[in-house]
Amino acid sequence: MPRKKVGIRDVAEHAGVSVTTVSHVLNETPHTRTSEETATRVRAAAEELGYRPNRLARGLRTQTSGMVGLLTEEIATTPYAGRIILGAQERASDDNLTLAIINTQLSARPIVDPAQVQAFLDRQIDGIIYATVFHDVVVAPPTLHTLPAVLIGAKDRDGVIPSVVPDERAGAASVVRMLVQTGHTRIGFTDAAEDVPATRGRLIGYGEAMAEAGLPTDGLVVAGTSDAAGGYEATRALLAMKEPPTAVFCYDDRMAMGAYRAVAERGLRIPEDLSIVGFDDQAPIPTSLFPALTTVALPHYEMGEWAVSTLVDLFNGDDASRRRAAEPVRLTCPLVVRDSVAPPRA
Amino acid sequence: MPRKKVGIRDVAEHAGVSVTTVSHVLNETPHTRTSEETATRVRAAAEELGYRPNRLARGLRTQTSGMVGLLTEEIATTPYAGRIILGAQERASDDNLTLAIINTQLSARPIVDPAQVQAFLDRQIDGIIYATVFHDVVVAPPTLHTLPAVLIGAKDRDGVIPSVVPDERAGAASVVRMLVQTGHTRIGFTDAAEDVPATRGRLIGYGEAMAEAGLPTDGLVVAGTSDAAGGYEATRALLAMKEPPTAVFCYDDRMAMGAYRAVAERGLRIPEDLSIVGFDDQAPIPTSLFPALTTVALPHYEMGEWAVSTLVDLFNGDDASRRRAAEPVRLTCPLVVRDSVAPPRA
DNA sequence: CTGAAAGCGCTTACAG
DNA sequence: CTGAAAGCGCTTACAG
Repeated sequence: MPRKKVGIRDVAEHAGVSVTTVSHVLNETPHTRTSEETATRVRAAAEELGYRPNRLARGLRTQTSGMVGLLTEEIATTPYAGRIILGAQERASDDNLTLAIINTQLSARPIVDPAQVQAFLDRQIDGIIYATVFHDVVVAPPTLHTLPAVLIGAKDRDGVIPSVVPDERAGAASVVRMLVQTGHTRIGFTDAAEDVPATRGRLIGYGEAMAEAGLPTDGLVVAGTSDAAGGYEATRALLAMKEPPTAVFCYDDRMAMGAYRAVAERGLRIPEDLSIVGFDDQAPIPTSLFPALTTVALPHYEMGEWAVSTLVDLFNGDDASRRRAAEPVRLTCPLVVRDSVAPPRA
Repeated sequence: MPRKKVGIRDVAEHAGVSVTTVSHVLNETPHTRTSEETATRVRAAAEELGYRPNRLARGLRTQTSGMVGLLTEEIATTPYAGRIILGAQERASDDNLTLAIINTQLSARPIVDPAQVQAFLDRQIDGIIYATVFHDVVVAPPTLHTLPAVLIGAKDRDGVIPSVVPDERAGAASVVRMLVQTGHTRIGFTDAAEDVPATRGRLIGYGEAMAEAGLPTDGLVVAGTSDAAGGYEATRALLAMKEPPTAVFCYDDRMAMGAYRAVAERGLRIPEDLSIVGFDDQAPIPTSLFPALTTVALPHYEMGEWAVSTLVDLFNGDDASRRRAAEPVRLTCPLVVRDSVAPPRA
């Protein structure tokens, strides 16, 4: 039983002032002086009546809805979307913004349902986040040029929409470097046979760290599908070498899952006989494996946060990020150390 | 560069009619007759100008925002939230509703940040979905009694808010029945040592199907933590029996992951030597295991859909669901058949 | 320091 | 069949 809604007029009457004054004191309008006495009375009245300004009305008047829309590819199939949403939502509520969500079809060439986007625009959304996780470059739907927008996971072909991506290369390099520092000199890489930014970045990072350490990579890179079966096959191939690696960097955690099986079948132990590391920190794999998998996390939460922060900058007319939009911002992929790495056997 | 917004007045001028008429024809207001000629002219004008009604303005006038809010526990930690959101969002857009999201803290006694809920209310949200995945009964925050609301994953203590939960019991019974039909007579259950609705439901379902078939369960139920380690230990215990089971039903897919390891260590093969089934269909486990795991899926997408549908009924004054709110609606958990089940050895 | 009034973009009795 | 006008609940020049 919702009792009668109390509006600004009720507060004004109760405090014996005009609605103008109520608005000024409650919003702390700059350049407006109100006697402390009046202000106190107004605040007390608002409090007593449980007054809450109607955001719709305010939005209509100020031409700003306080909503940001998140357009995300197949949130259901990617386990990551949740963390992006979480990061975006928490950052949004810091600024009193509300996050609205629309799902889009996942496809090679991302398709955005125009009707869905229109629904956002009809609601006078202040800014839009377009999150895609599989592409290099995306040509943004034209509507995105119509209002403040940012991209997650892909860079804008036209270099005008700010974007953020995980720093796959640096993440891969860091985990391989860690393996090197642990004493490994023969480090295999189970690559994924797909041509996406993640595969290229991780392969380059691996090569970079190996080169840095003056270590050979010949014959140590074997490709497979990016799932457990692919990791299993690739790891078997690696273990079958005349001089097998003492550590294997798997393109992703699913491949690492297959690697564990290959190792077990061979009667070897992790990490005593072979160290394994993955990438993605994809729950629940790393902690469900035994021993728990050392891996590299994707900064999904942080990308969600970044997206809203950048939108807020844009709202405030801070165009710095837009000027840098030609190159995506790369966020660190932190190393998550667990139990699957040890020094090689002496 | 957004060109000047076109409003209803622009359409009216362009068509040479009043805004009243424009509103009537575009909304197809009932009981309002407009000459087909005028209507055509109006539609043409709207089309030509690319007119889109401002939902904020309409909302202010009609006292209905067309938004539904989803309050969800730790979307990041539960891999399921994504599918709930997806189901809710797709169902919402069928009715031209927009889904807004707020995350809440996960805790034994669910805490909803009142400020966050207030943000929803300030936006004049039409209805609210409160999704929780770990509780039996929840005492809904008082604000939920203030507007149309539904619960996902828990029933309302006061029996006034409609709710939906997975039919854990029936799901468990169905997978065990399938094992029985495949010829198994000794079927173990690795139970989870937690007291939540899911553990009780699955255990009961197991018992029910076994009783139905006149099969013994004594000694066949062993509890562990609800993760891979727990499944590993429990399965080892089961395999160590004098007369071990020929099939094991694991409380969840993570436990099944541990079960696979225990089986492999013993030099046994799945499904030839032992059949294994899980529960949850938690990506990416079932398809990353070899052989792929037969399991039972949780109807997250469907619960999200149900939530919005029920809200829409409530908006329309259809109180049927509210009258039934004393008992939660139970949605089917479908069997997902993959490769981990075979008849027992002769 | 305070308030009357216009206006954001719609919908909806009401009148003609 | 069509339109003038009020009003949803706010904010914001502007005046005093």
